[in-house]
Amino acid sequence: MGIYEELQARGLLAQLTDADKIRDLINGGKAVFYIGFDPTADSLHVGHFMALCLMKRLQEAGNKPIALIGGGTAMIGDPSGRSDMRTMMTKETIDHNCECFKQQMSRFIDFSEGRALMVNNADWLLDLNYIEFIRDVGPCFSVNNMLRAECYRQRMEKGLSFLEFNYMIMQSYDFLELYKRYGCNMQFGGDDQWSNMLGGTDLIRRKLGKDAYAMTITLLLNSEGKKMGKTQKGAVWLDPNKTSPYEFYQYWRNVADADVLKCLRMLTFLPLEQIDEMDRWEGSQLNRAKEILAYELTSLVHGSEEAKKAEEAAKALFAGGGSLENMPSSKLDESQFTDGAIDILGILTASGLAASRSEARRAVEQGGVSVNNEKVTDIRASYTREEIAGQEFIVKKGKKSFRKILAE
RNA sequence: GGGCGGAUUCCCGAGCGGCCAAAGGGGACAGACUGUAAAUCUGCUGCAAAUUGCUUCGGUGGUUCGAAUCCACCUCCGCCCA
Repeated sequence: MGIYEELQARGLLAQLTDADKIRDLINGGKAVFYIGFDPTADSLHVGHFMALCLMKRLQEAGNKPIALIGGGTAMIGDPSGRSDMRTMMTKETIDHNCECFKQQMSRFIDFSEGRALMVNNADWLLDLNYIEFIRDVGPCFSVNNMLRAECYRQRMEKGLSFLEFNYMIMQSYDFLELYKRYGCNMQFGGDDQWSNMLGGTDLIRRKLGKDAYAMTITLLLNSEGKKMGKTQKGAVWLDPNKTSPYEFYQYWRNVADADVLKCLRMLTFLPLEQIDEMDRWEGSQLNRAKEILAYELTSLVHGSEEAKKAEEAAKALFAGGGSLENMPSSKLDESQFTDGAIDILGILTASGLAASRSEARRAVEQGGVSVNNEKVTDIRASYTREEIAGQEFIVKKGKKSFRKILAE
């Protein structure tokens, strides 16, 4: 089974410009492919993770990946899948984000000895001369066609600025540039990138008369049709400082039944036979599959050490037993105590379990808060520093949020 | 450039001088039931020293005892005309 067949079996392939050609290229290890990442935040998130996995799989099959960081395109802002205009980012923010991306990517992809490349499109986009550029590539784009593209059509009612309208042209130009510089013959990306990618293959054909290919991977949607990797707090980040390994683990431990197998196939590197085996599991047995999913992904992103810790903490909290050592904790400092004591609302807000005292108050009033497994019923309950420091002090809000409280 | 319409709390969306911290729905959070799942039911959803006080309805000024509601200017968006 070639890599192409494997990707197919994992349900990763969405749209391809030329299936046969692409199969030959990637199975033969002859593809030089790129995936673009726009630095819109200072950390990669789960959506990027899929793309990185794809890169890794293809690299292992002998193909050469180019990670393109969109330091230039981020100045424009991709309207795809957006119902409103993105806020404009400053050059400084973008540069900072680029740096963060670089570091995170090196964890997944082997960039040594030219086995993979990392480039930034700011290098060629930022210094373009408008008139020259527009005379060069402008004739190759039909506005009529562009307006037919799904990503723009969605915006026809809500409004689309000329700035954003240019995004597709920039991305297409990237592909052309990479083709010329590195012989890049293929582009991969999320399914929402399809029209932007076609713009690129088209441009290469018109400008150079050469063939290039594009392929999109399935967007990871949950059974309700929403993008996965988002929580009410925002994206699930790969940066441990933005989403702790424990939270990351919990995110996957909590996926819906209907989504476990899909996630295992699409995101993990477990052999397909093993996943097919799990496919036969039912009911509460699926909990085992979720544990495996959570462990595997945490291990990929944060290392096996952190994955084990997260798993142990989860077991200690939910199943009883196990070590409490690794559970998420918060430290209270001097200033948070008044006369050597702190009330329960203060603990909840200081530890981040509640966003405000009002919210904390509600949680207590509704019977959702407990300390060391004893329900707190009085919103005025208060604890001294000695009480907190002298024992394991575990605060629980709701069913799934725990925090170990430490005091200086 | 001209005309018309619009901007409300996390989102959608009512409100059109006091009875408004602002209907309804969605989402989130908490409770019951469960398998750390889904579905269902209940509560709850600006902040706080909490039967009270404070800050909110695109922005800035104004009218008024009193403004999300009226007026002026500005910003952004949609539609129509050029």
